[in-house]
Amino acid sequence: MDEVKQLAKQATVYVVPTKPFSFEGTFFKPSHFPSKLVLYDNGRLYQAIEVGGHAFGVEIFGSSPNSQKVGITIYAPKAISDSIKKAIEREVVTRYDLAGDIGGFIEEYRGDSLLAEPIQRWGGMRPSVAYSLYGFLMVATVLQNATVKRTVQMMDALLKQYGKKLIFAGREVYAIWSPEDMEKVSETDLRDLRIGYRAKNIKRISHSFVTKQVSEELLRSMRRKQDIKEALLEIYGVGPQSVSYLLFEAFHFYDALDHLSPWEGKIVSMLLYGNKTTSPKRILKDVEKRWGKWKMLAIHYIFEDLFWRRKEECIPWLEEEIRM
DNA sequence: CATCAGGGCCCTG
DNA sequence: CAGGGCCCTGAT
Repeated sequence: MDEVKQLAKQATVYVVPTKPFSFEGTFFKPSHFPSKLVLYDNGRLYQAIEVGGHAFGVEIFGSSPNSQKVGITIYAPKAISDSIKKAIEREVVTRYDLAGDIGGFIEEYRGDSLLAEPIQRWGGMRPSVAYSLYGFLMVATVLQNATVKRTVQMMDALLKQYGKKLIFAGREVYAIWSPEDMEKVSETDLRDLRIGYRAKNIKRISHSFVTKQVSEELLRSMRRKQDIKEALLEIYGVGPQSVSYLLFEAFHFYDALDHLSPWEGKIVSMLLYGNKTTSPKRILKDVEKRWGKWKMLAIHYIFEDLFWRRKEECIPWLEEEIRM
């Protein structure tokens, strides 16, 4: 519990993302739930990445204000091999969609009344997720049926007990436990962390990873959105809400929007129609017509821009929908 | 103090 | 396919 590891700098690699690209838009998501798994500080992102059963510290930065290169500094207890470096680089490229092709979207909608400003500020932003599939599902599990505050509390309790604290570059972030670690933990012990019925889901999801019934590798190799969706829905404790986040953020389907949760529905409704009451069904139809194959990316640009603005100015109707 | 719904999902009818 | 129940907490 509260296993701590001090890591030292071992290597820096660089990748060149496809254009157009926005570093901050891609690596910092104001709308994402805050956790000790990721730290964005002074234009740099700190997180753990697990490769070959080991957790490495990773620091990601834009190499210079105008260069489009992304630097990845890797921290570890001892020197690392080229294959580890490659694997971590690949993981960053995949999780942050650095090889994605969104040029068509920017071209087509830079004049769109709702997208012009977000594109001006964030043009080149990618849908991205800091976590592995397993990590994402753990987060999604504590997000269920809870307010953000309680979610943070549950995640902190879990990380304190089962996570690995990594110290590198003068910062601290946690690496999530592995599915195998969770196999050794009893449901009762988990429940003692006050996470309620979610204990069962965590156990079952972990087990399906250990038995290879679920494999991130395999899912990533699938081409069709529908196939991935069906495979994800088979996982116990994973429903339409988590899957729709995953299809967009982790699997980068820019049109992955056929489901709107009530709280998101209200926010999108307000942005599109100036009221909170338009039905999700109507919204989905209009969004399809307006942005077609880019519809979820469009919503993401508008959404992140809104959350970013929230830091600058007070948006009362939004505060009502975000219960911290 | 009691009641209730929450940034879902499963299960039942 | 609609709706109750789930753990626990903070808001009322």
